[in-house]
Amino acid sequence: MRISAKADYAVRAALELAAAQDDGPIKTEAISKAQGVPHKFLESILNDMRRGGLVISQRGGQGGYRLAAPAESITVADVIRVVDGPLVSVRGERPPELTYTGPAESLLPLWIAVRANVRAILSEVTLADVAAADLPEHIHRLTELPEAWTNP
Amino acid sequence: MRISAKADYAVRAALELAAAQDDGPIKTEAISKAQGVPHKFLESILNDMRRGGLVISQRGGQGGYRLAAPAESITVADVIRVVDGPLVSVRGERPPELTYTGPAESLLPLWIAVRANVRAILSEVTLADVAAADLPEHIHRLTELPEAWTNP
DNA sequence: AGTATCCCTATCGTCTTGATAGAGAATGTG
DNA sequence: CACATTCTCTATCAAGACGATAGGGATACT
Repeated sequence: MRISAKADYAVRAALELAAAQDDGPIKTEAISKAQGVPHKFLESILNDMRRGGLVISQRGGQGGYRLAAPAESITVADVIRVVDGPLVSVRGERPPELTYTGPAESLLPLWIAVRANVRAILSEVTLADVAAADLPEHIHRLTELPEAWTNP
Repeated sequence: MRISAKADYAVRAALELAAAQDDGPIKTEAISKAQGVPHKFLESILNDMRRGGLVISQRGGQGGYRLAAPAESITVADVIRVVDGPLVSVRGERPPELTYTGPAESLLPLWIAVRANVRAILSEVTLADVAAADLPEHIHRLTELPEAWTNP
């Protein structure tokens, strides 16, 4: 299960915008430096977010980007979907599009369960939550078990 | 969050082997036909699983592959890790290897929570569970909400 | 007018997925 | 023993996605 560089960069850029919500537009270059993301790559990501209606752009001096809605109303899942398509995909398809036969028949409900558990995190957390370092309680609890931080 | 074709195919092949655990070795060709997986691609996947100690191969007539351990003791996560590396990765790295700064600092605990929730499914379900279409109760419950089956 | 910034297109290298081919090693059967 | 079968390994090829870089065009502020 891989989260793409594009998704990671997009969320980080969105968080920078969330943190500066009331300070006017932020330049690509400023986000790129703050988060260590390749400048031109970030530019195309912000463009995707603009086309997806997540951010608003402003050209010219004092231009840049700002969120199109309050950070409290945008979830991390919203950002990932705009730049990467479906939140969870198997072989490039969404789980409901898959068909399995024989002993693999119950693989479909398994992927559905995985997706439900991923949604339970990413669709419940907003940009404001992350930017304020204040995750919802039931999610914060998942990070408190030491084994959550270790690789198997 | 993408599950690769390789991982999907590997689990399906492992399920075919689980279902025929006591019938002697199964040929690549038989699995390929039963699951509709490209023959030569499957060959390299089974090879990865052999090198990972998950299956045992047998050459010659009446040869093929069989599981190296009881299906009850192999989880879906075991299979995915052998063919694809870490269960969850961000930009190709495991979450604990990542460092975030500024308003993105709480992104790390968020990815950790996602990984914990994915593990809670894939490390808890064995090949025997899926092959018998009998998922553990707490996982089966996730698939019973109708909204788990719909795309947003 | 001039400068800053977004916007668009093109290009490049790598990885993934998938197909195909061929030679070598091991095993069971006649 | 000879042979057919099947895994094993290597190699190549091609389309597509992913990650990243470069240059020039359009727009808006000063």
